Amino acid sequence: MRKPAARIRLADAAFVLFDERGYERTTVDDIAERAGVGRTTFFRHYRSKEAVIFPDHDRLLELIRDRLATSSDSTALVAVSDAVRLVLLHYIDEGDLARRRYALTSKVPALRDREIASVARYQRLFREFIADWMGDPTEAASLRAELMAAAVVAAHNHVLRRWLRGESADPVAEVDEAMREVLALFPAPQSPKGRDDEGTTLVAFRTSQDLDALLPSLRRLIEDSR
Amino acid sequence: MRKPAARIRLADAAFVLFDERGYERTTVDDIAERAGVGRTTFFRHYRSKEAVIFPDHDRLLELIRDRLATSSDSTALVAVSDAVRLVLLHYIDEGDLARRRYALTSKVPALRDREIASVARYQRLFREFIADWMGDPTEAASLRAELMAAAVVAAHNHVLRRWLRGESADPVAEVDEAMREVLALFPAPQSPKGRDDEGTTLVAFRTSQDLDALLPSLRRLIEDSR
DNA sequence: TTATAGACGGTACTCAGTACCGCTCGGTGG
DNA sequence: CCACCGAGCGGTACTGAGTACCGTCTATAA
Repeated sequence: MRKPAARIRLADAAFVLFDERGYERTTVDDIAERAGVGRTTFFRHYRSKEAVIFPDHDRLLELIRDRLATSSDSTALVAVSDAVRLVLLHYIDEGDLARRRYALTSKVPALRDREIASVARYQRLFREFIADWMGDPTEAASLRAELMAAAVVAAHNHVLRRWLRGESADPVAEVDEAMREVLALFPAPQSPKGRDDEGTTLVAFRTSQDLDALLPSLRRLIEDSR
Repeated sequence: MRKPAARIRLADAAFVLFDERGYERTTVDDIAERAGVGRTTFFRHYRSKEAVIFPDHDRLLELIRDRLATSSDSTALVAVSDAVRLVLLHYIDEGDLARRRYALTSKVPALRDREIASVARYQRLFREFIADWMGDPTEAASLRAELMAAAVVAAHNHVLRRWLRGESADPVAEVDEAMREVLALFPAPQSPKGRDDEGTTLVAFRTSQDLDALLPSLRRLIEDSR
């Protein structure tokens, strides 16, 4: 092991200084000096001042991509859930670091925007994957892929932020539950081939009536819509 | 009318130069010079180089906020749909300008990120409004508000981008249809008082099986979930 | 020992954004 | 007619992020 120490020292120095003086009032020179390296070295390790806070978004993107890539038609939704869980676990592994980053992104608009932009890249990945999986090139399917990806990412962020705020004891269970809820929102996987315009379509509703009391009108509806 | 000409001339100059040389290769000095004003004047009219592309996101935010504010409990979802339509109409009014902006944001990552950050602010507005409307402070409700807001915004963006790409002849009709689809995803407004945990709950699905073939499993599901 | 590649530090530059100052023009009241 | 005043503008100078380039040091291989 040669000396990847500089990279770590820079990140440490950055977080400490951001805590002490705030983000804007800390210059790259300050960080480099505190880490005991030159300014040039900072930019060798991190593309920008913001990047020192989000070191491995690219790696996370690859993680998602890889997990989604290894899935068949029938396991697509499982892959989505897995990928989401993977991302969550990544943050949990970071532990306190993730929480310090959250404290920063909550206060500094520039960092918040950067975080949001990163999330949008995850969402894009999911959207493309889901659209591809649905195979259906129609406008309706395209919209549904968009909605699904948005919901998946929103659910993840919701649980993640709860954990970051210390409001969740078992975030993995929560995200699994949230994903079930999200996927339940959307019509089932729909048989890949032989789309059935025949058959039976039900709409969702909730009623206090008994099922048997509903059956006649149900049959009438189905009959009418054929 | 005094002379708001400078502001417009600056925007025009910016778009022309961005088209000609690209965004990064155009400096604020270039824009100011072409508009025939000083560099200082540019920053008097626009907070940043990026802002010249997105002049009125703040106004749009106010537009949404206002529309949402003037709604009762029973018209909340209508207000959401209206607000979304308002935003879409704003872009449509811009016409060619919106399309030029789209061309830029498609090419320049920095501008794309900025756009995404703005959209996130809309989404936040919707999320807070929906959560407030639901009134329910439980975690499940909070998640549902998050999902709904994400879906609403995703639907809007989907239709907007279609129109920007020239793929939609009647974007207003499309966004109305998309909003109906989004709102249909989520359980009905739920009766304010006397929630019925009794009764019958159906989930939405589509199948090629006949209704009669499904009835046994349906009854079993209902029985199990009581 | 020499050669080479990689990591580093330093200098100098561009450009976005901020702070400040001083000018001019178009009223307005005396 | 004049003195005043505030708004809009241009210019200068500064900070700080990010880039380009160059010379140096060191470890490892030949």
